Amino acid sequence: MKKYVKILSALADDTRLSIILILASGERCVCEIEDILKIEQSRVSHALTILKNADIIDFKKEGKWRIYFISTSFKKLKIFPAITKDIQLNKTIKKRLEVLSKISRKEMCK
Amino acid sequence: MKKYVKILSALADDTRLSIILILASGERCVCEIEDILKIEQSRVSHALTILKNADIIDFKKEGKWRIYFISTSFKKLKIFPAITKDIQLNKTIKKRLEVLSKISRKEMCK
DNA sequence: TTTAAATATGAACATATTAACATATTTACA
DNA sequence: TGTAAATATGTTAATATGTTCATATTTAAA
Repeated sequence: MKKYVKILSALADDTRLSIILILASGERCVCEIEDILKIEQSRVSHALTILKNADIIDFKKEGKWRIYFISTSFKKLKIFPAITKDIQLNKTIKKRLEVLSKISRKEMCK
Repeated sequence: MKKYVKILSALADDTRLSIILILASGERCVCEIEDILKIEQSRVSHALTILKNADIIDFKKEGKWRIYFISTSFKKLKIFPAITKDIQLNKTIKKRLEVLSKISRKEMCK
């Protein structure tokens, strides 16, 4: 229960909820999220830390990048698919996500 | 999206999440919730106001009681059944809820 | 038509959260 | 080995939130 409240608190924010929807479509490094949401780096980073502390996301290191993804524990919760069905990213962000999906990370983040 | 963040914020609290789980098992008046959670009246009332403002719950008047229940709009969201599957009320509260279910409101609230 | 029960509301306080900025850390590569 | 890119962290100020207490409102019933 306490843990679940922490999860809900972490989700209860525009930026963080958008990040979850982005990661639901596939793993991303920080600068990709930055580019999709068009918000400053430290804000993305802080948002990721909060989501990580709530065990909603996790990351792996790959070269100079940190690749974030939805954690296995969060994937097990019913709330994860529920959220992705209940809401959608706004159109502008969705479009940027689609464009970005066609570019390799190496090209993108430089 | 903005609306959904409001819903998540409303849910992201121990008291309010407990109330949702209680109401998921059936409608309740304020004093019943008070008795189940063993917290003071104004706190229950404030919690209900926040849930109501997020359109998660609604109420009807019945004599001197206000009977609160899960709103039809919230029932339509996938997050509602998801939450009830992901978490459970703590045992003490659950027990009180069961006991209370056998008493009529008229007897209970006096 | 007053009283008591059920409930809501408002103010005050302590605490938590957020955004923005500056700075630190880590890693690849010239 | 020094530099730039990617990312994290710390700090501060503004704002929001949760709890408690006191008070107000509504309704039923005596």
